[in-house]
Amino acid sequence: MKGLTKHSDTEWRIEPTGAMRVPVVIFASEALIRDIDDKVIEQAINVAGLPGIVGAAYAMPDAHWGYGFPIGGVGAFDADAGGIVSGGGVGFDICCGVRTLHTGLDRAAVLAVQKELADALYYSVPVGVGSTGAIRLDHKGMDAMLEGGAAWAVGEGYGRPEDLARIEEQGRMAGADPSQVSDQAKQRQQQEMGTLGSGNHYLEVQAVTEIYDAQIAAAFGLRIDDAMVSIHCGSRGLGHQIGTEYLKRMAVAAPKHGINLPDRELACAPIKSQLGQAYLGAMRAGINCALANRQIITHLARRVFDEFFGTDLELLYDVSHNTCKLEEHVVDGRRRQLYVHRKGATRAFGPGHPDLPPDLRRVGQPVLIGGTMGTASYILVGTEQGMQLAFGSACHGAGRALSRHAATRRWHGRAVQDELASRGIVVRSPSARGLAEEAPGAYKDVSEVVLVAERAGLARRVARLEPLLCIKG
DNA sequence: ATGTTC
Repeated sequence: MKGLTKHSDTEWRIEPTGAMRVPVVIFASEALIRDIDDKVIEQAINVAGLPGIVGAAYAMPDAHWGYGFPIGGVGAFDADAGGIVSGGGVGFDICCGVRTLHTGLDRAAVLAVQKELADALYYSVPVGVGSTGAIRLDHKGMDAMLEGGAAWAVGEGYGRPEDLARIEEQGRMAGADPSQVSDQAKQRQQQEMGTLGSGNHYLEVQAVTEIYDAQIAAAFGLRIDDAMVSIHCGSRGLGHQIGTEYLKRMAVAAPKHGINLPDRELACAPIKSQLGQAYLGAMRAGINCALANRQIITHLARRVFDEFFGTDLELLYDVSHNTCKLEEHVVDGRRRQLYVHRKGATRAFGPGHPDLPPDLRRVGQPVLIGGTMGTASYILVGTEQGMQLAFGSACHGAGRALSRHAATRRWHGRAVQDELASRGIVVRSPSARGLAEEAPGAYKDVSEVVLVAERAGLARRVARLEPLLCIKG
């Protein structure tokens, strides 16, 4: 592959040529790099040429082709060096992320009512394209939600204040500017709070099947056979509308900003421009929307678990993999304030980071990696080394190996569902096509992905979880 | 990902 040199068993590099300002660094094994789409490399090279980029353009082991930036991509930019912010570097589903909760139950308790529980969750959590929830937000309520995130949701009665400590940004992203979010984006979201959406989004009940690090698992409260709930979703129609509108505006304004785009999809604006600031304000509002959404879905799931078992769900952690955030990082021995884009890349802060909850600060951040309906999910922990390698970032999931279209040609949704049922995994979904698109075979091997992430030093494995039931968009 | 083709 062009210019790709092997740096170690898990790291591949392309040194800067042409318009590249920094190298490209890809974290992958021999097997993963062999199968990686050439477009991922092209896109990473394009990112490496953007103004103000610091360090390198990174691709995680689950990287695949995305809009402009690769999914599984990380890029950090310095505002004082002409750095940019890019809608394509965040992705359309702003603040898509994963939240995992303890049920206090074991696998056997869930299996005893597996189908009934799946049905109850399926009827309680709205799911699918265009699904709507019971909540209606008026103008004032919408702006309060966009400013307050999960903290707003708790104030509205969805969950408890102690949940907030276990959410990135303590449940509320500062600097959100609802006035930079269009009426159309707000309108699309009016009835979509507390809905899961479609695609790879899900609500799963999982069992812990393996512990890799006993000490950290204990700190995270994880034991073999524990039943956990994981919720994977984002900012629904609002985030998508923000992404669509700002990408268009950034592409139009690029010449004015003196930015020459090798690919229109890389549309971006200087951080220190009116448009860049407007996007950051809108994108942060999108982050709050996703945080509030996961908080409300948690409330809906809690009601079901209370009804079935008389038990509560306790939040382990909530972390996003589609954001751009201003963070302090040490680069060549110097502290710098950088705007870190993570698109399909999970924040993975190491031990001691001030942004971690006090009771986990000594241990490191839980890094929640969602697998497919038929494979494992993983909980990793952020490391000191990972802070240096890719600004405290890791993979976000298995990563697609086949396009959605290719997957629908190869699989039938109901057959996928039957096959999973025969393996003891109960799946509920409104969309047969969605199930075909999400067939486990359409993804890379998530176990290989997280093993490579660990060997590369990005994060360390703590526990493996396997699905018992899955509510799927 | 997405009122799955403004």
